[in-house]
Amino acid sequence: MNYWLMKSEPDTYSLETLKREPTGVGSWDGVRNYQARNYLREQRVADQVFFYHSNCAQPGIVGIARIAAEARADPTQFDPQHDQFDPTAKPEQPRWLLTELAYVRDLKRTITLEELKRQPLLAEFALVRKGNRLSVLPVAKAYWDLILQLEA
DNA sequence: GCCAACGTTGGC
DNA sequence: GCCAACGTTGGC
Repeated sequence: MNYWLMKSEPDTYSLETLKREPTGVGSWDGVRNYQARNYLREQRVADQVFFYHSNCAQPGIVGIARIAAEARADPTQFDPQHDQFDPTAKPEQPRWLLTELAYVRDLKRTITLEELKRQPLLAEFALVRKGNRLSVLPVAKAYWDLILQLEA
């Protein structure tokens, strides 16, 4: 079992959106960064995910999801109408992937980025390192447990 | 809206 | 292969 943190702008796709998906799962599409894509490729069904809201009034971890389906081609790369259309991607050799997420639960409260930055034990966690921009990143089990302890 | 940090592109 | 220019992310 592996642990991840995935960022989304709540105006675009929030935890609430995932919670309300009629199918019970949401496609994590639109990733157009190679390192983030490579992490998607490593995700396995039942892996746990911190759902992080970015680019909003209170950036932070708002809930937990789990991986419901492993990586497959992201269809938005082939759709000229889509913002994330990639004219260089070929259906016979897809460049971009998506995974499916299932809602697990809301945290009792948002664990803000500001709070995470204040934790000395999280100083090496990629999320709080300067200049981190990855939208999908692995979370060491020790960090996962520590962050969950902040919730109570 | 600003801008630092970082990734990508493309000329050479 | 270098690196300047440009685009994007995302906190503030």
